[in-house]
Amino acid sequence: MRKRTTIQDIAEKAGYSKAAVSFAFNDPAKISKEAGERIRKVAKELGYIPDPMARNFSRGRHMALGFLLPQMLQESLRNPYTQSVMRGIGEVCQEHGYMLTLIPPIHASISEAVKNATVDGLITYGLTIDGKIRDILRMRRMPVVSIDGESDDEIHSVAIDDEEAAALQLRKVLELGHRRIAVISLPGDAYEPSCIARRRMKGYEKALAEFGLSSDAVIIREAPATYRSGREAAAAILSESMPTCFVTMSDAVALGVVDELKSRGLRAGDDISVIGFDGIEDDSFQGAGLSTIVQNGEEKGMRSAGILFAMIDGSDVPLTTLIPYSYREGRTLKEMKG
Amino acid sequence: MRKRTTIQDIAEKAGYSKAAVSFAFNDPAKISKEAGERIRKVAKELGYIPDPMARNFSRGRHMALGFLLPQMLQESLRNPYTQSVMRGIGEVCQEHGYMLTLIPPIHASISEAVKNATVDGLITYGLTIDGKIRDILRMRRMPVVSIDGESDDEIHSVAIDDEEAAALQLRKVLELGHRRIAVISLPGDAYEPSCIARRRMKGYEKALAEFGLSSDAVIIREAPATYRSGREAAAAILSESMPTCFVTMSDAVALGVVDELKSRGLRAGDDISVIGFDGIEDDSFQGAGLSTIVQNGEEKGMRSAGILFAMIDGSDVPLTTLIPYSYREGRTLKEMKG
DNA sequence: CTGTTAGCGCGTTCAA
DNA sequence: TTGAACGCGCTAACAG
Repeated sequence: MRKRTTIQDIAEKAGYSKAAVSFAFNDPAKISKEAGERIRKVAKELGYIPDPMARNFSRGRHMALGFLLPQMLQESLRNPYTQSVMRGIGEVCQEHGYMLTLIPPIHASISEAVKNATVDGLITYGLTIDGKIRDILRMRRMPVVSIDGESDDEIHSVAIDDEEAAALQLRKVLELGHRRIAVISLPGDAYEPSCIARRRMKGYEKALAEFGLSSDAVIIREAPATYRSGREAAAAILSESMPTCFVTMSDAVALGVVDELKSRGLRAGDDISVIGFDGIEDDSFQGAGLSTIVQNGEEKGMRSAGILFAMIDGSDVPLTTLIPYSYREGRTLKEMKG
Repeated sequence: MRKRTTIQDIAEKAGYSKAAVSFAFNDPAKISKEAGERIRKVAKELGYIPDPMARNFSRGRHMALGFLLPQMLQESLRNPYTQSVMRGIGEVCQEHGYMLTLIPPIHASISEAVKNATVDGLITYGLTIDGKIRDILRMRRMPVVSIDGESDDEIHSVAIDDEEAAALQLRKVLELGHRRIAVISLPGDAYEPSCIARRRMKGYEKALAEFGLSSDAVIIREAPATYRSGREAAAAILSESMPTCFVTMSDAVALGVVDELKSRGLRAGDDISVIGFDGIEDDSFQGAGLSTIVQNGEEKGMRSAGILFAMIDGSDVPLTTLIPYSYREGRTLKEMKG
């Protein structure tokens, strides 16, 4: 079996130099029309396509952005909100003719993955960037944008004002008269956006204070941002007490709560209120009519990618970007009865 | 600002050759323990990490598999079944220490994307590989696995036996006495797995024949594999006739149908039956209790990736791989009433 | 203006 | 343990 056809082969067959062949593909204006045509004709005959890796190597560009996944790929791809973020990133990548590379931990090591990633920039989501990873990023001079990460004086971040958004969320609940409230927070381990949970808890405390309540007034429980753990958390809470409202930090969890209530003959909204967070757009979820705090995942993705391209470009970009959020009224949060 | 630290810098500072430095990282056994330690120490001091692209270039490997997306990334990432396929691919990639690169069309051109993809192999899903793309793949000697593609004497494929699976699906419906049947098929345009639709239609005809019916007995309508178009298709069909059962080619569509029925005060299963196809596992869908034909998307992804790695390895692999499927009983397909 | 030469980018790997 | 070739295309500098 013959080796791949290279630029050299074309140059020889066409009777020109390698440079001429390169120009024929990249900058036809630099050679005569005649030469360009002859070279492209020969290239077509011999089935020559410039090797993309060699090309990228000499240009010093990868033509790909990386999306760094803290968890196993299988887990990350189950979260609808993560998916919306990915769509946003993907959209901007497409505009720039870039690919989007998903980077899972290599041998369970994120830093190993970051060492080997062949991308021009990285976007991380809900990931604590520790010192080791930081060092690697610095050594590789790799631009990074962190979505929903801790505020930081070195790493660019895109997020909403989680504290204020959470305060708004709880305020809606308190305004409707709810006082027996169960909060389902996010887990605090290193692979989850623990900081988010903390920022939001501060917002809850703020809202509680406004109503003259202390944080002891609410039951708090942690659960990963999935439908299943939402159900489990609701079941656990209901076995011990009977709140009038569930406040969750993700729609996936809220949907789990709604279904858990349903399985017990309780209607979300009418019997017990539920409020979510994220504003998942997926059509099939709309049936639930979830009341929630909306943050646009696609926009987060798009802004992050935009910032990354600017950084790759060498532009200066503000360190922190805040995205708007809002309350979306649904059918699962209603005035407390009796 | 200094340039990136290179292998050369380390070699000089450590007083060894580039080769020695390379060995220190990749094959420490080839040099003395002493040399290895010294070199690694210097490397750490200077903050040296072998450049992954240069490394891949000289090794002739990309350490990434590509997932070729026929549609805009935003669309592809909305389909739950596509997501499950991606998860399967991702899992195998992780085992091999590979990244997974999503490849959208460049400037709306798939062939352009295939030309430039920096990956060791490609997986396509529901994509017709035309002659132009074929040529590029051949020129680049790029291994490919097509999921749900047409059977082909050149391109490896992974799929279920769609004809038989569809026959099974319709048989279930016919056995329960349904005779006024509406089929919602998949669109036949080039970006969709048109061939699937055709293969399955053959299966339907087969099942109909077994019951002494001709294909005129069913209403047929095409709709893309999304929740929204499922609703629309159901609405359109119901405005003209009143079938006793909807047979769909995807669960997303079936869920749309179920909700459209609900919005008209009809209960799926009790009033009108609905059967899906795919067997989406997403927890939040389970509430629907959809009767459906299950095909394991993750397994499709895993098998495809496995085959691709074997091909990259130079192994011989059978051209066609069939995955099992089965009927899953739910609450939306019931015996036809009086 | 057209086309060529030569060197670069950075690690890997074989022969010595 | 190392020198030197290699992979492949790009591009600055230069000659006709």
